[in-house]
Amino acid sequence: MIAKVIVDVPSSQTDRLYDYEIPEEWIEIVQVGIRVIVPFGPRKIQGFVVDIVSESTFEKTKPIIEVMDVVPILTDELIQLGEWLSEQTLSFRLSAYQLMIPAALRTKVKKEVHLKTERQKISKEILPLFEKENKIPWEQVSKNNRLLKVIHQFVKDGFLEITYQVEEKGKKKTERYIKLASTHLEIEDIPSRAVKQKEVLSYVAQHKEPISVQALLDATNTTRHVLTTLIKKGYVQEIELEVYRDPLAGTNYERTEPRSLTAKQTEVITPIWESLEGEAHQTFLLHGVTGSGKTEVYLQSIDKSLRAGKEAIVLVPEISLTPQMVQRFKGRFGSKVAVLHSGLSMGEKYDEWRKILRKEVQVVVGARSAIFAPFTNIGIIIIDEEHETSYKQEEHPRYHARDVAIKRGQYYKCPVILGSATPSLESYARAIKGVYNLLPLTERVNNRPMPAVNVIDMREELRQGNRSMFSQVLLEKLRERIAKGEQSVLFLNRRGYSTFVMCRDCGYVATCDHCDISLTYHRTNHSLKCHYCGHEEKMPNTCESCGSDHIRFFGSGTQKVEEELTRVLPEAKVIRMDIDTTRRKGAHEKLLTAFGKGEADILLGTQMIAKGLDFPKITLVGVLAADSMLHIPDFRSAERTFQLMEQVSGRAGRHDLAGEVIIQSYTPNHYSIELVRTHDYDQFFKMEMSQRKMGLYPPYVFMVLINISHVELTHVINVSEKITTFLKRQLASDTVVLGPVASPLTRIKDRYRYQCMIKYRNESGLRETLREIQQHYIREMNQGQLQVSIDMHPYIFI
DNA sequence: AGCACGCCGACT
DNA sequence: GTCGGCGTGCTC
Repeated sequence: MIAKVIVDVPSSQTDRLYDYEIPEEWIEIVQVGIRVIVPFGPRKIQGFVVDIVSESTFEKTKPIIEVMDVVPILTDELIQLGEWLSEQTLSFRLSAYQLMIPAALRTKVKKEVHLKTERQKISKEILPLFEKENKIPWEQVSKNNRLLKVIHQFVKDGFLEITYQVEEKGKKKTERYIKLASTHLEIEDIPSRAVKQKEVLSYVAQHKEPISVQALLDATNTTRHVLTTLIKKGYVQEIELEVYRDPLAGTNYERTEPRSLTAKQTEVITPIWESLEGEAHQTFLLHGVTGSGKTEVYLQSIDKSLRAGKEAIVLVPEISLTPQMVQRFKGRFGSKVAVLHSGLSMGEKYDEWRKILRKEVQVVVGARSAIFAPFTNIGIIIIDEEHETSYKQEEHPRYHARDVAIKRGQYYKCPVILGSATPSLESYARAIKGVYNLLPLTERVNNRPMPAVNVIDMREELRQGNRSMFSQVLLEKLRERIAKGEQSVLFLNRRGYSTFVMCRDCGYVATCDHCDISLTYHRTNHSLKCHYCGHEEKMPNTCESCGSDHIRFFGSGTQKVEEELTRVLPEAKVIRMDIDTTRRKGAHEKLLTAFGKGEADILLGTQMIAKGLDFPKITLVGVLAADSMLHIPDFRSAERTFQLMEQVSGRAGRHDLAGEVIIQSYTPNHYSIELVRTHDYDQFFKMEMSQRKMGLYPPYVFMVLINISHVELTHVINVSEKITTFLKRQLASDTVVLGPVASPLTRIKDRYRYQCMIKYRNESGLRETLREIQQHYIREMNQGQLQVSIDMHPYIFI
């Protein structure tokens, strides 16, 4: 029998199936979906078995060396899905499969040199290497060419051997447990004076299951000594048992019961349940305003799925995967829930994933990659905040979780729910066209009003002589809240202290040496940072260009706002949340908990506070610079502005106290800002669609972005031009090929970046054409200088 | 990605 | 002559 294997070598030349002989004794063991170790040239490497056939068309197949899994780690469905995914995203099949397994299972191959003979036969030159052991790691000799030569000679002579050890990165965690020994000794045999021994033994005897050492010692209030004696005497034995790392250890979840649904909720849940029960796949777009009770619809739909003996996947954006969010699912479904997100350690992720594989849980709540959860009987897939761009992976394979969800939904004939208060234009357009089933949920539960939104014209403020970043109204409202003991949230989509640093005399702006971007001043360590490559330098005292000391800061980031706040509102206690204050593990939660406990009056932050925050005392939300996103050269900037403003507004007045929103803007009449006032999504959709139609942007067309980068500017331009010309020749006449143009960020990390863009409606041969481009530049890309990356349906254009 | 093979310039 | 530089092509 022959196993078709995808080998663990990420390159386009090896992105195909390799045939390996299944040794007679493993015919029963080798199955589709397991990992194996196979010989590959002179090396041995890992591979995924994706098919088993009776014979190979290849002449000399080598046998499989080792089997890595007893149970398949990829289901047939996932293997198919990976093939589809690699075709869709133009990436390697291997990369697709690696997405589906936890990092802990990714193997590292350790290369070693082994001594195979008596030391006397080895030359003096390399003898010292084997002083301690008969093997040394390859890294110890790989840098030394002289040594390599000698080693190669000895390998030829058979005195040394080069071996490849395949190791998994993650380990299963084990703990020591105590159970009764199989040799039945009677408790009466213990001398009566050994009171503690008797006590411990009877405790063990009372419990059927093995008990962890620590638990036993705690329960019997004794020390390790007594236990050791019992083990020595042969009454009990110590065993190692595999345990799960519990990322949520110590947290207790309050059980919640299904709430009775409102009439509106019932109306939207009915078709979902019908799809579930009828096993008829459908994609639903649940358009529910903030506070309309979308989550309860999710929960009861999941419950329905579980009752039908099926599983559920729930995706939420990474940043909103807060304990608050997890709590809602754990509260309802308890231990049936696994949680997957980037905050977990590699081991924790591995454990959560194994619970899914072993069917110990039926619900998974996680960020983007949780869409690949290895369930085999999915009853429902939910994507919350479906408009979030974080569902698109921005590195290869550049997939969108929404597409994967629908693909899996079709396979399992189950409903897929896309939920959002501000759906992406693409999804809403599809819903209107009838491709998705639109489920509007336009009223808030208990008829709570949407927060009142007040847009402040900052030009007017300026005219009245207010040059600060807080409008009169905002300041007044902030003071009011502090006086009343209520809380406020201030939002600014920019971290650091200032956006750029300029010399007043000559106009010189400090820029990064490696990127074409101005540096941001960070007050905390008095330095200038590049937000793209991480480069950091000391803040100069004089202008680098003219030597003047009139260096000034322009624009403001969260750090500056924080400083300003303490100046104008000295009585306010402020918590700042941005990447800089939340980088440390757990910092995010700590700051939120502090705010929740009322330890601060104002929460000041970037993007990350726009979602999921739900504190009863927040009654004021202020957006300091609503335009900051609007003027980014990206066709989605208006959409993002509207979504963000709506999202942020949703933080206010979620409970008994009414909420209020202040939006400061220099372009208050732009529809993306003005329509937030009335929370009018439909109107926004209409306006934005007409813009998209005029500019020929999605959802009217599909896009492909090709990024080309190289250290040499002339070469980038050259390659980009060739690619564009090729595309124009190959593609349909109604397809638009734009470029090549310099990327908005022309240089990052010393590499020049150009791009070509494709806008198309129908293009059957597109993927083949793009594959040809990839194929054509393989050589040059392998050599390391050139990068050509293709992004289907891009979200980031810089 | 590695690794071997093979073809040219520079040195014992 | 040979050592070692890197370009080229293969891995079931």
